[in-house]
Amino acid sequence: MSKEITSRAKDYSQWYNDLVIKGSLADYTAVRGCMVIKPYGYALWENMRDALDKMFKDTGHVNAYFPLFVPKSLFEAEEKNAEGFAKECAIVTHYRLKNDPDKPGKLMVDPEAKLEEELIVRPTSEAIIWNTYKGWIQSYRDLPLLINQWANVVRWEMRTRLFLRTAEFLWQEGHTAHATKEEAIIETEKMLDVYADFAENWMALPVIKGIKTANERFAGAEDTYCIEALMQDGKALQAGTSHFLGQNFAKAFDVKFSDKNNKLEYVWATSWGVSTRLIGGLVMAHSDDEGLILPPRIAPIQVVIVPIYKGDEEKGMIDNVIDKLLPQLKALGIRVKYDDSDNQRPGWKFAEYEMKGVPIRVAIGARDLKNNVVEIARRDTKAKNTVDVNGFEFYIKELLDEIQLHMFNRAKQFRDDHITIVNSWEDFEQTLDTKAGFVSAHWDGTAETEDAIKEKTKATIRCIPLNNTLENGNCILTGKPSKQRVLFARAY
RNA sequence: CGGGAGGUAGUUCAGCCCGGUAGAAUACUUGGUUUGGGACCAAGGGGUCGCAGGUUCGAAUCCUGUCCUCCCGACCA
Repeated sequence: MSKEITSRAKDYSQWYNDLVIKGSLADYTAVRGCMVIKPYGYALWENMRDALDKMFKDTGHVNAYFPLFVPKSLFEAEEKNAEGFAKECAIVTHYRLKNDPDKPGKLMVDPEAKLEEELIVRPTSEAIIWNTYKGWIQSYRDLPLLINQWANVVRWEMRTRLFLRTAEFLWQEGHTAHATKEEAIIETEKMLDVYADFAENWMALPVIKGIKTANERFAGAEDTYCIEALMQDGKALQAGTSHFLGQNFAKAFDVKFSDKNNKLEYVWATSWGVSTRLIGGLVMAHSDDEGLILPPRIAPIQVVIVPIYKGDEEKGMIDNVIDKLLPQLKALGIRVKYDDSDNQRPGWKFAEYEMKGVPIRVAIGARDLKNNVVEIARRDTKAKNTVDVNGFEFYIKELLDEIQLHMFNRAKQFRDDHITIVNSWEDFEQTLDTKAGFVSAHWDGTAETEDAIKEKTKATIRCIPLNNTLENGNCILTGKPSKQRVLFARAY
C-alpha cells in the first residue's frame, strides 16, 4: 500500500483524508457519513476531553446524561430550534423487525410495530434537557443550574467529511439556567473564553472570538458567540460555539422559578458545545505532507523511542539504558512509547511515527551508547539533535513545551498573515480568490447584503470580532455606512 | 438532489473496450539473512469480482435495474 500523503498543493481534500486515515485517527465505515474513530484517534479525543472536562469543573459545572431519543412533541416545542434542525434529523418510527415472508432469511420492518409518536435522534439536546429542567427548577435557590453532557448526536448532513462533518459525532454540550439575563450572558462569554483558552493553549490553534450575525446564529438563540480558526488552505472553521438562549427555551418548556420576592420568572439559558470536529481542525491547521503534527499537550504519544541495533547483544545493551530512561521520563509525566518491536526496521518506524504526528522521536543505537548520547528529532521542524543521556529527560520536557509554543506561533503567524483588510469590492473578490483567509471589511449590517455577498463569493461572515475597534466606513457591497469591520471567509 | 469518478484478495489497484481456468503490488503466515530514513530471499494462506435480473454453450467483462462509496456543487444551528 502506498503510504505517501497526497501533497497539499495538489489536492487539499485528498491531503486531509490521507492525514486522517494514514495517521490512524479514523476511517470510513459501512454507514453513510459515519466514521470509526480508531484507538489512536480516540486517545487524542480522550486527552482533549479530559482537559476540557477539568476546565468545565473548574468553572463550577457538573456532568449528567440525557436520552438519545427525543419525542417529536418535545422536539418541536421550541419552534425556531426545531425548524433549524428539521431538515437533518434521523427519526425512529418502528421498534421491531420480523422475518420477511417473501425473502427467506431476510428481515423486514414489522408494520405492526409502528410507534405512536416518532422519536427524533437528538441533533442537539436542548429539548429533552429543558423538559427535564422544568422539574428541577422551582426557586431561585435552584439556580444557577450548570450541567454539561458528553454525548453523541446525529445530524443527517447531505455531504460529510471525516471529523469536520460526520452524520454522527461526539461532543459535549453545556446547558445552564440562570436567574438573570446578565448572569446568563456572563456564563456565555465565560465558556467562550474556556474554549478559546483550550484551543490556543492545548491545541495550539489560534482562534478569533466573535459573535455570529443573525443569519449564522444557532436556531433558538438570542446571540451565538464563536471561536473561528483558520485552516492551511485558507478556509475558516467554526471551532466552537457558546449561545445565549435568552428565555426562548424557558418559555417553550415553561421553566419558571420564584425569585426572592416570590415572583414567578422565566429562567435565562445558555448552551455551548465543541465536538470531534476540533480534531479535523487540528489536522488541517498543523499537518504537513509527511503526516500529522500533534501538539504535545494532547498528543497520545509525546515521545517515541526507537532502538537501532544489530543482534540480541546490542538490543540488550540498549534495553538496559532504556530501562533507566523510561522511568525518568514517566516521572515527569511524559507519555512515552518504547517501540522495540522487531517486525519493522528503524526507517519504517521513523516514517510511521511522523505520519502519526508524535512530537519527539528519540533514536538510540550502538553508536550512541559509546558516546552516552541519543538522537532527538522534533516533528514540527524536523530538526535533529544529539543530546547527552544525562539529564535528557529535562531536555525532552522543555522541548515539548517549546514545540507546543512553536506550533501555536507558527499557526498564529499564518493566521495573522491571512487576515486582509480590504475597502473595495474588487479587492474583496480578488483577495478571496487569490489569497483566501479572513477578509476584514465593512458591512452594512443587513441580512440581505450578507446573503448577496454569500451568493456572489461563497464567503460568509464568520464573526463580528469581540473587542472590535469601532471605525466609520462604507459597506463593501452597498456602500452604506458601517461602524465596524467584520470577518468574512469561505468556510468548512 | 444535480455533475463526475468508482465498487475485483486485509489495503491500493490492473483485467472490462474485443466474453473463455481470478491477477499484481503491498499486507499477512513460516524459515533465513538483515536493521542509523519505509530491507531482501524462499515457500505459503487468502477473493460467491457490490447486489439482483437478463443475453450467451460460457459473464468480472455485454445489457437492465438497484444499493453503496469518494470528489465537485446545493445544504450545513
